[in-house]
Amino acid sequence: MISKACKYGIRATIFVASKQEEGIKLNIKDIAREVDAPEAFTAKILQVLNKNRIITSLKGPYGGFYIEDYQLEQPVINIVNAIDGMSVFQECGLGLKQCSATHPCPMHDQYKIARDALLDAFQNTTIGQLAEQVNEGGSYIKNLHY
Amino acid sequence: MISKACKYGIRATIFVASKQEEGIKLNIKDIAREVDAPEAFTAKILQVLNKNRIITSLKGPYGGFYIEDYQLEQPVINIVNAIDGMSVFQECGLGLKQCSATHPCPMHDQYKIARDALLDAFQNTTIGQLAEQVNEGGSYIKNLHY
DNA sequence: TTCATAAAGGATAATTTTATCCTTTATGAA
DNA sequence: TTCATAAAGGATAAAATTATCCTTTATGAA
Repeated sequence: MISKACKYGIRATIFVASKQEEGIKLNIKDIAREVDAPEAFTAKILQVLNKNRIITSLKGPYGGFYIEDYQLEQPVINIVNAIDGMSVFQECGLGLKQCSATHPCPMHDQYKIARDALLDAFQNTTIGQLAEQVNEGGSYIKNLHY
Repeated sequence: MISKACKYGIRATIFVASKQEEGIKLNIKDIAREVDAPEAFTAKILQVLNKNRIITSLKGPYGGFYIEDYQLEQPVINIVNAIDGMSVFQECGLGLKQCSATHPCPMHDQYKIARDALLDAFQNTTIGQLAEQVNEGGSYIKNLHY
């Protein structure tokens, strides 16, 4: 449903956001390490995030990734949309190409409840809110060990 | 989240269940056609479903797939479990290997709501109920065209 | 017992997703 | 202007998922 790339992307974005107040720029290596994601793959994802203005990047020495004030206000769904697109929030639970109230699959109503709950979660949560939670120490974006 | 194999499997099971009253056995070809799934791939999935006693098969002429009374009472989650396993209902929305109330990701609570809604949908719906809906003509397991 | 039939099973191929590596480009301090 | 640095971009590789094909096995009617 949500791809690994997208989950890495959300974790990376939250990490970058969580460091905004420090006014520093973060490089790929540090980001990948702090969110337990493969470095080269994370680099590709950060590229997409920058192109979609989820985060901002600067090349060269003293460069790196950072997040701007307006970007903190973006809902997490913008990250999902940038990486996976919006199909997760529309697709049929049983894989039908068309599935709606007029041509529903037999699980349509029940599946829609779950799908809409997911939509709500991603739509009504901002990147800044998640970063704040992490900074307050109540939640994590990195695995314990492995 | 839910694999294509699993969605094909659910549609196929519902189709077989919807024909139970006719007392006929269905072959792979017909099942695949009626649920718009690739035939050879569907054959593999039906194998798994038979092994997990979701449906029943009989080899040879006059053989095919059918569903028994007790199997109609099984919740759809049994199909998901047979094909994809239960991880969908446990996994972290941001991909952390461990994510729980004690070591939560910053989206834990909101994601859990959606995930539990999905669990509820699959757990509290039986194969027989879905087949009935299809038989009543109110819902579909086949695409319109393509 | 033979034979046609239909699922089971094994081997493999195609596609998609995940992941890596290396070269190029931009940046800014010295 | 030079040079070290860090992201961007291109080309592949590895892994997982989806999909196909062919042989084997079981079944039951004739």
